[in-house]
Amino acid sequence: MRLTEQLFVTLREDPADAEVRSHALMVRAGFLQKLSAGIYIYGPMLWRVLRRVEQIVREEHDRVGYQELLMPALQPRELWEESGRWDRYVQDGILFHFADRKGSEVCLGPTHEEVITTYVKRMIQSYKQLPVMLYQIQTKFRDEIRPRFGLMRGKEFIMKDAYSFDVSADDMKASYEKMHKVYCNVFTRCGLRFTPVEADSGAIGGAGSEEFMVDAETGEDAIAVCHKTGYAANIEKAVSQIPAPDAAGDAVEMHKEPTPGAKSCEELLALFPNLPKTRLLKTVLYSATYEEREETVAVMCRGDREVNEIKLLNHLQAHSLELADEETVRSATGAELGFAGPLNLADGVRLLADQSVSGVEGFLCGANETDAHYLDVWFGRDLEQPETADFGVVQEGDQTGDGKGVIKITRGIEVGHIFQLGTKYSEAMDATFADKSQKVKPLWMGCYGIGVSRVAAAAIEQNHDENGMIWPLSIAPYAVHLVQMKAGQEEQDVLSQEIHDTLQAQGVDVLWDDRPKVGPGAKFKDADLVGIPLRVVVGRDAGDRRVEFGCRDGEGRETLGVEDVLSQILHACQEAGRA
RNA sequence: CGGGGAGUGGCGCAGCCUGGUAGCGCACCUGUUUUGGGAACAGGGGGUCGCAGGUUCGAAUCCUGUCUCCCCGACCA
Repeated sequence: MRLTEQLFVTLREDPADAEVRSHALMVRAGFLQKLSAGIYIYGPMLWRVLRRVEQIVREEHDRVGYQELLMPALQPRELWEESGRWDRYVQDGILFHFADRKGSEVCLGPTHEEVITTYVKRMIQSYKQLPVMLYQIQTKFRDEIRPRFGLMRGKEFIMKDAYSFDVSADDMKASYEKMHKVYCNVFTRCGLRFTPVEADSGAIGGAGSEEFMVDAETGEDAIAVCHKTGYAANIEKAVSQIPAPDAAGDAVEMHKEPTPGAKSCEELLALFPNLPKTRLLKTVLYSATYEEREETVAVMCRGDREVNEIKLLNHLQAHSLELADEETVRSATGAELGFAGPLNLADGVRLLADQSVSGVEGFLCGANETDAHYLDVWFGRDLEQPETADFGVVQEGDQTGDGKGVIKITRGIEVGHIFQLGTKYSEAMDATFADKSQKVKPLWMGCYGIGVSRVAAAAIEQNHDENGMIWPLSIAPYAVHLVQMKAGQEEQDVLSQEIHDTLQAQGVDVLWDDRPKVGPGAKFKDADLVGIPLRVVVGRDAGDRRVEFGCRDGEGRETLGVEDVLSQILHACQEAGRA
């Protein structure tokens, strides 16, 4: 493709509203243009990348027996009432929904469990038809609380979603494991460095789930890993053995201490300089929302630890959970913010404790009275230890759950998530099959998503330098960037044309910078920005049929004969599966 | 949703405080020279200053409202 025959505009400066590199670089290179917050136009170059990613996804799914289909983005409310997710998604505000001209409510699909279950239940009657494995690649719509970072988190994005249907839990697990391998293959082929981690399944539901995290400092997710034991989990899900608390002092009687204005751990520790942080127990109040009711929940937690709201939410089996507002705190504690404690809470407040409080003796806690805390409080003596479970956030330096390693916290970009759904949707929506003995049973489902557009962004986050993007060969918009120094100079024209035509004929796509009146500096800068991995420079040695050949990452740049270069390129492309 | 910041040619910005005919760099167009790391010169085109009201002889600038975008937060009492 001649550059002069395509729309090619690059910017010299970063756009003012781009925070992360992938976003800024894609905009500068003309790959991406914002239409509105979280809504983007994918330019021709980016579309080539996305189609490459899609192609890899298709090949890896097809290879293990998945069939591609396409479901509608527009979905009727009734379907979501059947699964019971309408109210929750509307409440969360994530669902784009509206009424059609007849007043029937519809939504733009944020995911497709309901639709696929409907489709499959009409198709499947017998165990003989199972397993069934389907997938689609399609635009998803989610009214994100805060879209950001360009393609990383948009209101509209391209997703591959796959679904498996099996006769039993064991078969479902086998399908899940199969998909685990598919995902590893996909992301490896896309040139990404990634880590599969244990995950919380969130609003999708189901038992087991894993996320595929692209290792990147700018990732939105924190993950707990241990290289020694191989443990890896999203921080939302991660468990650990926490360091033991400091020893208690003398078993003196519990007594009230004046703590005027001391609302935070730091302020309290300043007032009690001899008190170790592990003997300060904070009490955090939450408002939990259930299907039919709300509840105020107080959670005790050691001063050096934090409450993991996801674990708490799951334990409570609540719809949603948020930090209690000031008014709720006042009525639950009878005090201003900052003095909540386990003693004398208002009736109806549910008291829980994180496991970190176990074994803490003679602690300091809020008195539920403004400007006062209790000191030297003991469980068993001054109050019973409340219902205790793991509601804590894992911290760097904790021991792994098995005690054999140490946790490190890193960050990642979630590009894939796989779930064992079980029978959650099939039971709710009556998707059943007849087994060998004519017994009607619900289908065992799995669902599996890849953020196709996010994969492109993640690839840039992981592969770029100060000059621009560096695409992995497998998903690059073009395999080869042919940079012609002087367009119009006959020897260069002829040789460039030959290189271009030869490669194209072999199935290697070439972007040919044939722009006249553009200096070499500008051409190199643009080539660096766009980040096509293989580069051929046709310049002063064109008459000798010699060109410069190198990689975008700067490795091994040298001047060679054309035939040699062509064969090296073909070889590299074949290896990357793109010729 | 709470807090902060910003809207001025396609992009990045100045001007606003102290009202008086809108400016710079990049990009773009024409011409000449130039061509291995963002070329030089000359000439040129393009902006109802987010939108709506108001104050004023006069508003990018002051006031009110509104929309949009970005960042932080939804964090422990």
